[in-house]
Amino acid sequence: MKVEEKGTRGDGNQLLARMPAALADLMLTHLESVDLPQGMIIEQPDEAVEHVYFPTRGVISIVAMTPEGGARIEAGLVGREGMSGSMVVLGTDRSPHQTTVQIGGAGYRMETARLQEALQQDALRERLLHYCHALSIQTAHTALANAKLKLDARLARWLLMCHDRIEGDEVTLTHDFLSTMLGVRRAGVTVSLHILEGQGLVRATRGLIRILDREGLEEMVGGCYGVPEAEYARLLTG
Amino acid sequence: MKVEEKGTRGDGNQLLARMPAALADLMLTHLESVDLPQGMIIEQPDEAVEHVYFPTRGVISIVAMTPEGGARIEAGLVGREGMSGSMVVLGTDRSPHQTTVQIGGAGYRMETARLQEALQQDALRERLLHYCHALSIQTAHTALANAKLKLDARLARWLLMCHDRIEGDEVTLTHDFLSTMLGVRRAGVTVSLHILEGQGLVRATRGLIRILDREGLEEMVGGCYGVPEAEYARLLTG
DNA sequence: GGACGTTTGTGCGAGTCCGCACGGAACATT
DNA sequence: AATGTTCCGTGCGGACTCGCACAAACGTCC
Repeated sequence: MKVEEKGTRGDGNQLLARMPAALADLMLTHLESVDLPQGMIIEQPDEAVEHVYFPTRGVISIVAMTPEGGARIEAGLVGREGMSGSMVVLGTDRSPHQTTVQIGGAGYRMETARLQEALQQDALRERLLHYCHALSIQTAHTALANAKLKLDARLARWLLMCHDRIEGDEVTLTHDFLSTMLGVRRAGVTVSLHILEGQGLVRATRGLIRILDREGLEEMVGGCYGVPEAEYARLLTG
Repeated sequence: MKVEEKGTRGDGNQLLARMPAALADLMLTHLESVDLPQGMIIEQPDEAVEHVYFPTRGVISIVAMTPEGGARIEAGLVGREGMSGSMVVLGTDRSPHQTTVQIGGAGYRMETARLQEALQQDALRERLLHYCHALSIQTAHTALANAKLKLDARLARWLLMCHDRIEGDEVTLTHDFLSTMLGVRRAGVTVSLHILEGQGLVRATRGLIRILDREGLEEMVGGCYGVPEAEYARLLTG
């Protein structure tokens, strides 16, 4: 079960890959291959997490919410570049957020206790803390986007972030799902998608969005895309 | 220069207080007392931070921005319950955010390198990582508030968070400052403040806002206030 | 006490998004 | 083929915030 053995692009989780061999071995003994079906709830607010997940395919969504769940918004997006359960790296086993599988896929998981042990290793801890840093930058820029961007641009930003985390150019999601992530009306997503389609940036059909023009999308988002990605690259790539 | 020696409520930084004596001693040898004048820039985007700050009075603001600075929004608020330079705790010496002193005060500072050394101590690292966790929850809920709340409520939330971090009930800030933090027009802040005043929740005069009714403010914000505060209390208080 | 800069109050038209609501289209099941 | 379910398209009035612009109030410095 070597994480990086399959040859095609993007196989394996990028946090687990690029790790010193000794560490990789340590991790591998505790990693378990799992399926990540769409809709699976990975973490519930204020409940101890039993496993942390390292996706290799699919996208996981971290959702901030009020205690009663009256308001919900996506605060973080995780794909094969990251992991769920960042709070474990930060020394606690629960958080007030909910974490779900947004786009089905697969990955590895590890018992929380095993990760806590492995975090004794300085090199591993450093790498995962760097990821927590990148994730917090992502959240901050989501706050920025929520405050300053129009719905079209926020949608474009979300599609870009999602595109970074999948293989190919097709996102299989309904407008309804997207509206929850962005915290807007479903109908608003429909209209905004039409705008993006009108610009030739995407092509949407029932339950599926195909990204046609990444650069066009980036242009539409302006400076609100790219900062978290650059920070991730600085600390965790290469 | 003992951190907690002054007798009045709230003196001292709460991250530094409540620390095992051995750790406190370790820290104290490296802490330096400093003034935090309003407007002081503590961290610049993508520049190495030289010191981390532990306020005892005043409020520090972490601002997420686009690379050109075209869009800015407050992503985090830090008072005597916290520290600047969380990215150092997460293993890097820079971030794309800007950090400034929003309300003047005072505190302690420490050279980044000294903190990096001190973080070898498990107990200190754990405590500061817990703080990073609480801070990231705060940022996530700012994203939530930016997406879902009306301006009045966002303003009320900001005032509550600020009130938690100061002594007394008076916030000395202009509408213009507030508008930058909330990412809205200055005139919008003026109008929203009138609404809060109309409800008897605050009293505003030139450059000063007095909080009259905390509970009323909390009610106005709904569930979007309190979650990060509870998480902080769970991990770092008592 | 007059001049200046800062801060606050107010107004107006325009744009965005909301809540609600309904019709139609695509797919699944039987 | 018929039925039910999910998903998407569209419309309308209203609420909120924007951008712009100007006037009034306050404080400071000569």
